Amino acid sequence: MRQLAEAMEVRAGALYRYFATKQDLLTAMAERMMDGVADAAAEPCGGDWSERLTALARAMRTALLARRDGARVFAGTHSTGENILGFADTVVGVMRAAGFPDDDAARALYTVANFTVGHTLEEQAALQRGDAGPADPGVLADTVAAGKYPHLQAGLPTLTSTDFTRLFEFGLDLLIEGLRARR
Amino acid sequence: MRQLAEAMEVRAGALYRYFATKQDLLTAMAERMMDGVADAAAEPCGGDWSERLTALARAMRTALLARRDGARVFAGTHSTGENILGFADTVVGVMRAAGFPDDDAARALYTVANFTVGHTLEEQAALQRGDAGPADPGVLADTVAAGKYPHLQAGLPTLTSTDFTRLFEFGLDLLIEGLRARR
DNA sequence: CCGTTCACGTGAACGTTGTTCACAAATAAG
DNA sequence: CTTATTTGTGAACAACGTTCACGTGAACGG
Repeated sequence: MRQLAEAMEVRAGALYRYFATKQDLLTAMAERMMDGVADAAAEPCGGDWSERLTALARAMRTALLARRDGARVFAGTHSTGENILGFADTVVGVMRAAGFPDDDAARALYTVANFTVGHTLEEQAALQRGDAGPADPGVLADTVAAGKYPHLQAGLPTLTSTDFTRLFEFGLDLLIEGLRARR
Repeated sequence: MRQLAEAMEVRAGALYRYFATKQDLLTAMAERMMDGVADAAAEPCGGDWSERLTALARAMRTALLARRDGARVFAGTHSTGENILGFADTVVGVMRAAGFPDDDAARALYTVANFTVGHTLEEQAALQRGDAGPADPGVLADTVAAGKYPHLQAGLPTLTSTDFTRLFEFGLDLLIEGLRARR
């Protein structure tokens, strides 16, 4: 709060004229971060529901990545602002238009959102940590090379990869294909 | 730290003889939480890879749910202890044994783990908040009933449901089916 | 049996955090 | 011009993670 206040050339107490608590401020920030994310489904991106849902998830990840600790801020809030509700409505709308029943459409929203937040949380934690990849290559490589964990050794190149986008796309594709299997 | 110290009938400073920092303590707690989780794949739970992976994910969620803020603690750590590595190795092992290529096996681990953490994070946040369900029914219902967000209105019963287990199983099933589609 | 060593815990302090509140200054209204 | 109303100040509060000089008690070698 004091840091933000200083950047605004104001004292910390002044912020409490606009936000009752730090949580409220963070919630408002989360709302702002989601500005325009729902539009990702309106673009000329093909009428297919899977492409639209993919575009929405990508837009959400991009929005979270655009700010430092974006995912952590978002995960800690419970906003009912118009950006978040608009995004949610758009996602559920895409699924309903594709013929999914209402309850599956709702659950798909939560699943995609939870996965996206979970992934980006880990991604930003690793970036801030200065890791080369999702898992710290140094420590991990040594431990794994000792002989235990043979399967981790086999997957080591991928486990220590820096390509978070590829990892995200992999998980997202799994969800999409899983949804496709439900008709 | 002071609260924990009090519960141990000790002063806060004493804890720093055992953990250099609060983060280290939390990391050790995360390690402990994962104790025995990898065993979920060894039980007589059918030789099928999908059942084993399902059992592992469920065990992880259960372990996180067993402690207050378990998911938040876990998400904030970057442990290389034997429980976490053992769990990771087991998951990758199950996938490799099922015939998945090494890189897909590794990515499947991250995807399932990220989804599980993301979901449980939201679940515990809602529980602590005293919500009836994933979304606060009171505020949401009013906003939605106003006419905007027609799709949210359609999915409202599910969106405000308390059945987190069902929601988790839904997402997990999506991932499993997505993986099955990859052979 | 004594003196040294060492592991362990204390208590007080430091700097930082979110938050509150009586008060002053600036702005708008009547 | 006077009265409200809005906005920001500055000092304080309790709580937090963390540090450190110092006491204490047990273990151990001669």
